[in-house]
Amino acid sequence: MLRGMERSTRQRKAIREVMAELDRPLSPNEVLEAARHKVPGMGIATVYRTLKGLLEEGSAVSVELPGEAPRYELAGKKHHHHFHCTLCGKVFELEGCPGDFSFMLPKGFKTEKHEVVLYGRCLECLK
Amino acid sequence: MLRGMERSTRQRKAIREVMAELDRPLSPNEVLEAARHKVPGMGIATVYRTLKGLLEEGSAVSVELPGEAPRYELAGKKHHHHFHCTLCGKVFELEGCPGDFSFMLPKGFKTEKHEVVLYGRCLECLK
DNA sequence: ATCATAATGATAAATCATTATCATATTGTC
DNA sequence: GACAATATGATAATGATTTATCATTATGAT
Repeated sequence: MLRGMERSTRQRKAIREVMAELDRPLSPNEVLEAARHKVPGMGIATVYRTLKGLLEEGSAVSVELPGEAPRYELAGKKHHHHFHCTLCGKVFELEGCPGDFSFMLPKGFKTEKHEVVLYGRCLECLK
Repeated sequence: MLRGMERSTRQRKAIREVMAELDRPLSPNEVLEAARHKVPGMGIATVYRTLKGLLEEGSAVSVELPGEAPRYELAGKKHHHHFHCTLCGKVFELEGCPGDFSFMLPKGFKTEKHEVVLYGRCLECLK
């Protein structure tokens, strides 16, 4: 049985809201900055504690990109990949997937999953 | 003008050999372990220093995978991606590439490059 | 409103990969 | 072979991220 976090605090509500509203993988600092608009004075420790709780509950997942510290997004999304803007550093969700990478597999290897990351400029950064 | 490392030492020779022989991206510790078979007593600092020198020379490149510290491979290979064995942790080079990911791009975004990582079991680990 | 206790914020501590330091050893030039 | 200078190995220091600590505050059940 999932225990979950026991109390509903302003901080936790703000963090969940921010993750739902921005709808892209966020670093702990991005979460903090956005959540402070709702709860000024929030501390980074609360962000780390809450993210850890959300992961344990299963309501968030971590998103690891090459050479980057983990970001976090709400769980329950369908299979997808990510876009990393090389200018602003934000990460966005992508739809679609080439699906079959088996033609790249050496003989005798078996594949379980894959990751695709696209890099470039996001809409905002191209304006 | 590339300066390069000034002296040819047993350690540097061993590190270059190991990278050429194993022909897959290696972590500094993997380099150390393999190179110690050729030069017992080699220290990890020498591995880091030599890898840094190889990068500056342009004769090695770093390979970043999600959630992992950088690995290093010799430069000059053509466009390729990597396979990460979930059992032994070794990373292998893959041939081939789906090539076109533009169908995944949101409107208004521009892509510059991409990374693909396959995860699964390598030949050795399936035996 | 009271109260037990979980949660918070500030910050110290832990982690882990990488780099700097420095005494000693090695290289390669003469 | 001698010598100046670079390289090495051991390890301390660093930097970045994450976790632990603890006094104080807020939650929610009564």
